[in-house]
Amino acid sequence: MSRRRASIPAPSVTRLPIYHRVLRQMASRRVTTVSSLELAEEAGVNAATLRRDLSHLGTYGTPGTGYEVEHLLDAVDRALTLSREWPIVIAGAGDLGRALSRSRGFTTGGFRVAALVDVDPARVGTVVNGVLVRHLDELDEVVRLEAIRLGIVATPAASAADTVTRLARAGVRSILNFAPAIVTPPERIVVRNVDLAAELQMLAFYAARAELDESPAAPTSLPGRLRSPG
Amino acid sequence: MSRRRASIPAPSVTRLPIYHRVLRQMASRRVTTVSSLELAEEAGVNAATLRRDLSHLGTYGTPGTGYEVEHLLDAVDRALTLSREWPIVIAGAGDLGRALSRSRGFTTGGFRVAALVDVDPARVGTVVNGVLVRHLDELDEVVRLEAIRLGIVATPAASAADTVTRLARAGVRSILNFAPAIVTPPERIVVRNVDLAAELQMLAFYAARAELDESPAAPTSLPGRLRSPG
DNA sequence: GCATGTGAACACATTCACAGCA
DNA sequence: TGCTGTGAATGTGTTCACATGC
Repeated sequence: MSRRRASIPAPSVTRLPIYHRVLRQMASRRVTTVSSLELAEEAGVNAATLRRDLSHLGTYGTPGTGYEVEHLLDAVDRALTLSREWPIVIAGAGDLGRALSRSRGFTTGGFRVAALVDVDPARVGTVVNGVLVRHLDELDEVVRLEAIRLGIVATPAASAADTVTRLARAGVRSILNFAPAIVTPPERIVVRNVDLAAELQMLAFYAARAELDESPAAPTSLPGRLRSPG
Repeated sequence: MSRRRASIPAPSVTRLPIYHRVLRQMASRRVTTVSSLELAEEAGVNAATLRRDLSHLGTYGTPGTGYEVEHLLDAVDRALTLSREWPIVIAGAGDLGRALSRSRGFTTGGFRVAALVDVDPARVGTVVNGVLVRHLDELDEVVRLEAIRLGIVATPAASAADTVTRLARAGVRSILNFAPAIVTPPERIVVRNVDLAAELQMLAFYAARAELDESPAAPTSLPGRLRSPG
């Protein structure tokens, strides 16, 4: 059994979590088998795209029948490495950081808020959802101790770049950045930006277009998963 | 002066907010002129891509010189229709909904939280950041009264689909969905999903890859603006 | 017969490279 | 000379369509 070499295309990776969710729901509904057509419909993607995506994980389908839900769910789970524990550090214990800490989004997979850091003395020492807020200076120690590889930046924009640098230096490999700042990540660090202002601006663009323009042209799919009917 | 017909490609639209931000910073630094190379560097994109993106807005550059910052900023502002008022409704006044209400992300452009709705009697009637939380049943009225076209879904996953339908029916055209659910939007409605669980799963994928695989292959850019060094 | 997995065609976005203009 | 704007080339993801195998 050899490690899969061919890297999975990025757009495909962004869809895997969707399939994972749909499959989980199907499994909980005791659905045993599903065709690429059904699965694609539920996930809101083209059936060929779905089959191509799954083919990157290996061969899990049965011609003439479809996919075994449990089996496929396992495969996606393994591809995303969700079976292992994923401790996370959240930098920034403001409104957003605290809201994220309490979020349900972590329950799926082995995600767990293992650490919260901030620089504000008023926040350091407080406890959010059972996690002690530490000072940013303790970052290295905490990350090493807990073997943290995933980080979330929920700081003000001005601190974002520095925070990303510190996280990377501490050993964090992938970062979800909620701060409205353009961050140029260090070598080999993957940063994904979730930018409320940018999202709203895009939505405004399309809303404005919908208003003054009754023509279609609304794109079916957009980078980052914008959805609109075909 | 005719309305621009050619629709701007979706990937280009996702980058406009980035340019907008960089240009704003430059303007505040009293920079008057900028070349595509400098601007592209700051925004983290290829210079040719930047020029192509800007060419969709019209002709704003001067060969041999570059772009006038203020002038270009205006152009991007106009393209994104940020000069007008954009009242927003947030559905769901839980931790996340309240955190978003207080967020700084709205300050850019004419975004303003005009309404907050929820179904929980314990939340309805409370005031968040100066905005009264109303019951979901009042949605139609509020949206019509305030001429709201933008909505944010911050409800539990189970309610997301229904909430999107209601928002659309009330007159909202573009929706930012924070609920971890796959939403198939109604005709002509644009939905953009911000899915914490999905984002973490993707990040886990790349973090795992970085660990067991010292080879490069980390993608330079990913849909939805994942960033990693070239 | 029926659905997978995939070669091949297609559709785009990105990037190069340069003509043209300040 | 320097930089824009854009044809053309490239690279990549999506989709079609079907050979293959259950």
